[in-house]
Amino acid sequence: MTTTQELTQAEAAYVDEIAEFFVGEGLPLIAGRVIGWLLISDPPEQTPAQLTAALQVSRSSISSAMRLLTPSGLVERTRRRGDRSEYFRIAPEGWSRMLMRRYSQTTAFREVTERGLELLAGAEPARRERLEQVTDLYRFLESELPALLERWRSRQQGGRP
Amino acid sequence: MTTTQELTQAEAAYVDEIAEFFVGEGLPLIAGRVIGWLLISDPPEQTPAQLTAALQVSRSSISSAMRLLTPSGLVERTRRRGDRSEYFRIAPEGWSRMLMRRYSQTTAFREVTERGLELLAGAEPARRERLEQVTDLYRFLESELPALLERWRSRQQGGRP
DNA sequence: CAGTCGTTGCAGTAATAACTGCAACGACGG
DNA sequence: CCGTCGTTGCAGTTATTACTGCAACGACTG
Repeated sequence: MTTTQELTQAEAAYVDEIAEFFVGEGLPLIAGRVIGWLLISDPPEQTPAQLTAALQVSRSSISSAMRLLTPSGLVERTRRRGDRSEYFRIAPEGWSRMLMRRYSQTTAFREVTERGLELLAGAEPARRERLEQVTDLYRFLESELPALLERWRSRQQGGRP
Repeated sequence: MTTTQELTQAEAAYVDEIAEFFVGEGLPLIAGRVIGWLLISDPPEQTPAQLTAALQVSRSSISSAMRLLTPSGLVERTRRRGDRSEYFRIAPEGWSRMLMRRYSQTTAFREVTERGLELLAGAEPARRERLEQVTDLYRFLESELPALLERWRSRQQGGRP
């Protein structure tokens, strides 16, 4: 049986604080709350049923939220052996995975600006200058950001062979 | 007099391509189009009137878009001496300024996760672990990202005392 | 096979947001 | 002082989206 978990006032407030942040990032409210709760929930792994109980929302909403959150790599599904139910949790590598993904649109944008330079192929240099500058910047980021995250990841597991 | 500027089909398509990208980032469509057009417009500086003509939108929308775009530092207002009208353009330092601003929410988020650790002050280490990990990551980024951008900026103007 | 659990799709509602068009305002140049 | 230009606020329209509740489905357990 699943013990229906009640959030304390402080916990609920904190979950909303986290949610508010991700809403600002473009996520729907419930998805933000899921992240918030998964960050502080007492068992770090939570079944969909537990999430609906804790956050007081419909099962559909939880399901939609997970469909939204898992592709980014922040939240992942786990199963326990001998347990049919599914668990969700914040992936240990979730944050860096999420950032990796976000940084990958750096590449997407650079491709767009390069296409702009093709469009202005015949134009005077002065007109092309803006696109050239931003292309340069994004190329720079594209080469540096993955290395940055890699540096962090190796520092995290540092010393472990 | 303001020459009413017609965008070629290719230009309009490219403006929309850029706009689509920024819509994905959460910007309204028109603001995205303004960025797109300011990236390739023949005079890089454009008056509000020129923008309404080029993008075929109401003056209100242009005004709102500028109110939205200028605080981030991407777009800036310029004036020419002896010319009462106002010009907008992509700021030369606009992109790095915009990224600076975006990175600053790294700090905001770290503060939220730290507040979470206060909330879980009495909890077992296993429960605090998630928040500790993400706090560590964001502290790392917080220290590295500004340096990264600074490196680019100095590389841009390299050699100039 | 019966029961449970999670997913998915759909209809309906409510809230939000973008955009337009209009009107009023202030600043400035001729 | 008149005309132009940009800004701002507001009403109204339209489109989008989040969320709920329900129903159907498949997978798996006991």
